[in-house]
Amino acid sequence: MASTPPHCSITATKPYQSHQYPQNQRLKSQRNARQPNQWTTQQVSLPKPLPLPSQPPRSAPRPPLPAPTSSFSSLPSLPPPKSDLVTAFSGRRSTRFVSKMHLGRPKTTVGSRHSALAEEALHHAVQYGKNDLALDDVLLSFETRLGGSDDYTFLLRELGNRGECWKAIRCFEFAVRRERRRTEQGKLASSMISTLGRLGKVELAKNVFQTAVDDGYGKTVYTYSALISAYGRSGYCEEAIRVLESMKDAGLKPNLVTYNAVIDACGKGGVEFKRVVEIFNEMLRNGVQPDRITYNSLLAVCSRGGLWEAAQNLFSEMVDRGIDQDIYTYNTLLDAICKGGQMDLAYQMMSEMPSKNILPNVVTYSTIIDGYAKAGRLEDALSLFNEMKFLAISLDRVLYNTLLSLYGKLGRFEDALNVCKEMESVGIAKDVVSYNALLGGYGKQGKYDEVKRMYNEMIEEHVSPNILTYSTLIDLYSKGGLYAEAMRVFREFKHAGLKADVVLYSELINALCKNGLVESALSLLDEMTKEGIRPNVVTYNSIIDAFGRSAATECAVDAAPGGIMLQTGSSSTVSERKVFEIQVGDREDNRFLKMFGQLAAEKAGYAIKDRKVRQEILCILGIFQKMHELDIKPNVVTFSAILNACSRCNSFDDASMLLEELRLFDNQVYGVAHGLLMGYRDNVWVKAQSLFDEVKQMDSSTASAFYNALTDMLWHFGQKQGAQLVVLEGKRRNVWESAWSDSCLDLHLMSPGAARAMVHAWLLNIRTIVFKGQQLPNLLSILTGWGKHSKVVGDSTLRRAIEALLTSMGAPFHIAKCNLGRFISTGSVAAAWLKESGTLEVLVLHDDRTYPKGAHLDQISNFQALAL
DNA sequence: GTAGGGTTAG
Repeated sequence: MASTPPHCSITATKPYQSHQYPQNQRLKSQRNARQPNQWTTQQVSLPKPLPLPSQPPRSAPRPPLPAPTSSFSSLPSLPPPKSDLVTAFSGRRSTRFVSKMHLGRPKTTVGSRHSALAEEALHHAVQYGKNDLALDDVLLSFETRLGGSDDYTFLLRELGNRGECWKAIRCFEFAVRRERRRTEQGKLASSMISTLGRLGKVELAKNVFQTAVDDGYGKTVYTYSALISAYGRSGYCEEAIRVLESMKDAGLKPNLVTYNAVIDACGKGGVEFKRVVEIFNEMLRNGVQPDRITYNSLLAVCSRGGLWEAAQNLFSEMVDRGIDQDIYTYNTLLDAICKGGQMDLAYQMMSEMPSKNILPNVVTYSTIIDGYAKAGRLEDALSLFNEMKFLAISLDRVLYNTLLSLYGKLGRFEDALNVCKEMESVGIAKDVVSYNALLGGYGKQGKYDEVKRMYNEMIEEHVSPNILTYSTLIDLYSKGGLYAEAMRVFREFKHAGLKADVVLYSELINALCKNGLVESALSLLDEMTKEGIRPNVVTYNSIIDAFGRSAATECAVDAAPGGIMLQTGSSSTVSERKVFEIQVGDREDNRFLKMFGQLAAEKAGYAIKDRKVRQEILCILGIFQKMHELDIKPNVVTFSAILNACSRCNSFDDASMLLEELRLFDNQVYGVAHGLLMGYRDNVWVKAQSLFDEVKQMDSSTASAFYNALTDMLWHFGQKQGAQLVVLEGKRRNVWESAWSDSCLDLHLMSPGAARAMVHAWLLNIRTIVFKGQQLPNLLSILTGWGKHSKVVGDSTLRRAIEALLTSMGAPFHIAKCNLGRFISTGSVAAAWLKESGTLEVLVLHDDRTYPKGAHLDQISNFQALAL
């Protein structure tokens, strides 16, 4: 193909970055665990002086643009100026790749050319082949009567489908021995490899392949393709790609099936879309025309990353190329769109399917229902489920599990139990996914007795817990503060011989961080990297969030070699470390258990609270630098975590310096935050608007977390007018989905800073009503809720903050008798207060930092324009 | 050689 092929359009409109550590790499690094790698060597533990001035300039604010002589001037290259907030957050949330194996879908032998005798031999092999010898007897007794390799292929495939792996291998070896023709031996080898691949026995598959190559019958496109597929199913995408290369080295030409298998492997293994497109381009260069399955597999790559726009491009490219779509195409495309958070678009696409003569099936519905559930649109999810029932589409295991998860999220346990009953009645036993969903649901509602009951039932039913079960349990117990339970689960997890992964580590790290044990969290981070598990953005976000929360004594960050260290005032950490390094064997158990033991013992876990609190948010700079080195892209949660850390810090200079330094990484995001903090609103408001536009594309909880963090930070540092502008902007964009009417202000989704700024704006608005001579409603209410959105159930920080604010203003609101989270006033009393001469002065907010054009009247007209 | 479900950060 000399001319530019149409495939050029396959470019992700947004770069997808995967921070995951595919299993093959993980295994590889396990294998090389003794060799120092970039990870472990960078995790230095020698304290070095702070690279930042310990006494930041306290006088004049810095100019808007950072000086080139910053501590990061040695950065090899700066990240692109465009922020990646949306990219990083619109995609799939899961960062766990390989726990879900793509195994067990049996290859049908319908249409196989086997003889009737092969079926008989199969039954004998299943029934009588109890051991090697007995199986050999069966095979020998059929040897003369069985046809060629077709019969043996059938036999070993079917044995594989029945999970009789060793019998399949024995049968294969038997067949190869009696077969003289190389091509036939090759056929046997490729079906054996494919069968083992389906069973997830990838090492065995590789052995079969190697033997076949060594013995001279394995060098075929089919065996190579089968091996690629086997690697793919188990998530070993790098290996799959390597096999493709070695195949070319061996002088074989990959065909359509080979390329499709490689692309499929890439999708399952989480290879970046861009890289898969390169393979696709290579395929085209080699004159191999893609087919429907190629595109379906490419769509699956997009779906994994939530690249819904790229998926749409692929879809139209299929149409352009005259390649028909099928139900797989639609379901995979829909999955990509759902994972990209575009639920309305997904629903619309699904509605268009019948006109293309492709009817939505149970997979389509479970995809969209789950998409709605993940987007928090639980009612939409349920109504789609009803639609599906109405259409008499029968439910399967996955849909039942989707429902269980949905009802669990809603706390509708009766419905969940009914689903369980229905599953039982139709003969679908609960599997590990069902139990995990139930455990998670009960756990989120704090029903720990039910959690225990479910777990016991699971064990009694011989459903083995997997890493997700343990993850779920550890997380829910940690969140509930039941650290002793979390420890017990962790012990069981170790006992089960499972290897911790990035999610499990991140949960543990988060639990430590939430309790201020940032040192322990960092040492776990160190631990996991030594284990060859790559932290991801979630891990780092937890750690960033810990700063300012903790009471660690002293923190030193070494940005140059990339290490993050905390130097503690006490020597205990140092000696602790030494002890652990000696006990290499059970080091990790001890660590986890010790840390969690600390939490369990102290319950609330403020282990080191009386130590001198120092401003440690500058450590974040080091973390950020580290993330940059590791190519882990910060996202909007990182941003929110940093701002929240700033809000916990009492030094304006430290906060402004941090934000200013961070502008070197992302000038848009941190430029806005820094500018607003400094009061340079005129300079940054346009940039802020485009940032807000980006945030608007995210789901509501992400967006509100962003606005909450930003306003909190501004409020905390006295930039109250700025905070109010941001909050009104958020209100204008419906970020909080809360009520703002003349009679009621609902603050329950807001942070204390945002809520306070909002109260001012709302009261000013009510005041204009009064001054226009209009009647106020009889009753005015301000709702703060019960801290439902707070991580701490029943936390009433917001209520207390609002109470204090109203009191300080002298506002005539009081707590409603029946609802502690509601402040009320009659309209007439409020109106009288608003008319008082001093009230306006109390309501109008001022910035602590100078704002060149600041004026009360400006502000009033501003907020009126925004609020009304 | 192709699709959907379970977990972590705010």
